[in-house]
Amino acid sequence: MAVTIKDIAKKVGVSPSTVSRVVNGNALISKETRDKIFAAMKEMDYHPNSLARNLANGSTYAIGLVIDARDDNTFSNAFFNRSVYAIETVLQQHGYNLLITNDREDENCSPVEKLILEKRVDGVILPSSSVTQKLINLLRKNDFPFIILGEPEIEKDETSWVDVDNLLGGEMAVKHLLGQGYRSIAFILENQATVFARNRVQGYRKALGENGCGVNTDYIIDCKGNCEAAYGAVRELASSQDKPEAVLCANNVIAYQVLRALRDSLMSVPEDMAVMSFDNYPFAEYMDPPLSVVDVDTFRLGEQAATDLIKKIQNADYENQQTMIATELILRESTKRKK
Amino acid sequence: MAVTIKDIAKKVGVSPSTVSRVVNGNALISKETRDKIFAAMKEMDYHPNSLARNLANGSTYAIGLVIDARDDNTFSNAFFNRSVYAIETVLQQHGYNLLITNDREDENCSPVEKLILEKRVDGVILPSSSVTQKLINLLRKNDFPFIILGEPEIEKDETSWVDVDNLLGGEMAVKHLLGQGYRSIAFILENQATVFARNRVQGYRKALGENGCGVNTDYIIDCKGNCEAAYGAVRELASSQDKPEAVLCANNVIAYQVLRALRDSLMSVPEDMAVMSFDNYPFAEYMDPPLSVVDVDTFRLGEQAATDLIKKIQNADYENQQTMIATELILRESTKRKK
DNA sequence: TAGATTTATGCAAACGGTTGCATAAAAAGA
DNA sequence: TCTTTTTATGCAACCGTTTGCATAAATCTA
Repeated sequence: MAVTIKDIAKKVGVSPSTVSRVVNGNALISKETRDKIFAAMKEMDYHPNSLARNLANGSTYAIGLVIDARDDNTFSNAFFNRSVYAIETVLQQHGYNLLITNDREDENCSPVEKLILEKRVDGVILPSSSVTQKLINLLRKNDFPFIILGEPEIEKDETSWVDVDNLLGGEMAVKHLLGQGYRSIAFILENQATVFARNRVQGYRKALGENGCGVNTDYIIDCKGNCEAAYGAVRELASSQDKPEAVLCANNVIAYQVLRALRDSLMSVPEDMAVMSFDNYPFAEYMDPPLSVVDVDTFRLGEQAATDLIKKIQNADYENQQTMIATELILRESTKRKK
Repeated sequence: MAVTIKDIAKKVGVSPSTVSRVVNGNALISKETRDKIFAAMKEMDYHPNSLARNLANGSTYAIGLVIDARDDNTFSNAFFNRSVYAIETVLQQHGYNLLITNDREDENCSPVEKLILEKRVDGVILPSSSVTQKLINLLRKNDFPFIILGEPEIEKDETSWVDVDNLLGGEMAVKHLLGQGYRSIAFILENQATVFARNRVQGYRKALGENGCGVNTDYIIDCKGNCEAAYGAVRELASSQDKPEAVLCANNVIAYQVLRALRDSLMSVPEDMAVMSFDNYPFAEYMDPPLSVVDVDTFRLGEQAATDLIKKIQNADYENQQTMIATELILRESTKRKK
């Protein structure tokens, strides 16, 4: 068996409590004993058992990050990864561990519920897609600290969450395009049913409105989940007499389809039509032409979530807070100024 | 405070041990008491406290997955993500939790060492890039079960690891190209210093050798970590009189650069030169032309690692085992049969 | 120098479970 | 009917720490 606090105590000739106090940096222990205990700990290679410690402290020093397994995308989403990395970094700085769990449907008790009920973690970070009323109620009932990643569909004012400022993103993109001289702008999105898509559209409309441009609803194209449909939509758009001067894409797959459609329509970018996209994925700069994109500091997203959660854990009456991470533009060839 | 085993015991009028036995499915309890206890548990919404349980059992029911933070790629690597997902899935099936930690350098005690020494987890899965002799020694000294993800540089015969069969991958790719009628094949790789690159080259050489083709060492091009260098290399290759008929790329960035270089050299793919790549990334099928790739079932990779680790945990003298996950070919336009 | 403080340490009860051993009651065997 | 066996349960120690309270020793105060 591993060496315990009692072994150290015996070796030095003090009580376990004294050793415990030294381990925890209690000031009341004389320098002399402290030194002896430290020496013994080093010699016997003592390391406190986290389970015992946590049981006594009533804390796990772990937090759970929930991944929505139904969303095949999430885990393979480079975007999300930076956030996870940030979360782990912050937690580690505060002495917490990161526990990852998939949110699978389960008859009686889902893995997430288990985490909470069996007190395996001190708090959870959950994606807005797994926020259900049932889960929220459970969390509240157990006084369980939690932070939502992404603006939730429900309880948005009564929960803490962190999201990308998608409205701002849509707005910035459109303003940039207008500033470059493009007067009519289409927006091709993945699925209008999501909160973030709606927010982006709102930003798009806002920017157009502020510049006195009307919104042509024909220019808002919803792929309804099938991003490859963007190809057909753009081919059609390209052959109409009333084509937009620029197109904004909700993600990289759409952007790729748009570029392909324009090439096949013998239109050049940005001369015949400018293209801009959300999601700064690694390939954006390799595209032909390199794509201007709305970027998001996803590290900050995770960092903010983790920091907020730790504050909540350490201070029970920390107030709910909603944070938007500002978007940034990365400008490349695909939106060069219109001549 | 939460309801404990004692509360249930009191309510039903039995001892805590009886409740414990019911919770753990001990057969010796009469159906009558069992039913009463279950009823009470439901009524009082009892859930065993994992910390207490684990302390008593001397087990954490968690395993640690180490991520190499120095490798900026890993976390954003879609490839790796599927493995993580697989690992989590297997662990969950066995009642284990997944704890993720970054392997940061640290003066005295790295996060990974801490995990082990403080017994926060029952075993670890580590990337070959964080396998050091020091860590191996620590693991051995503590009888700590571990599995390595990727063939390690050291101790490869005395440890358990799971890796992609890169030799086979190189071999399959070359055999496919030869079968399609391409007689001379270049191989552009990221960095020959890595084990997996060396294995791929070995497979490449093997396939050429078996087909009686000599290996032209000028055709093995090492980008030395800078994948964008592939562009220049291919432009040069394209203008030489002795150009290969096909080129195999070690990853998607190289493949992208190669396609770009060929396009800029006014060569068409596959007519003038076939292109094939490792790494089936989502964009491979959208490339122009769609890329043939060597694919790997990364889910299986993680699954195997997790399964092996659990076996090791549950059976201390489970023997070391090295598993190679077979590669598969996904054939698209870029390697169409040469006319 | 006696009493009040301060400093340093130990005792023992928690934290919430598990489990070997003892034992009472019930069932089976002779 | 009296053992023997089986079945069902309780007792108490244990897992490795933490911590409130008690207390002895050392230092200070008047």
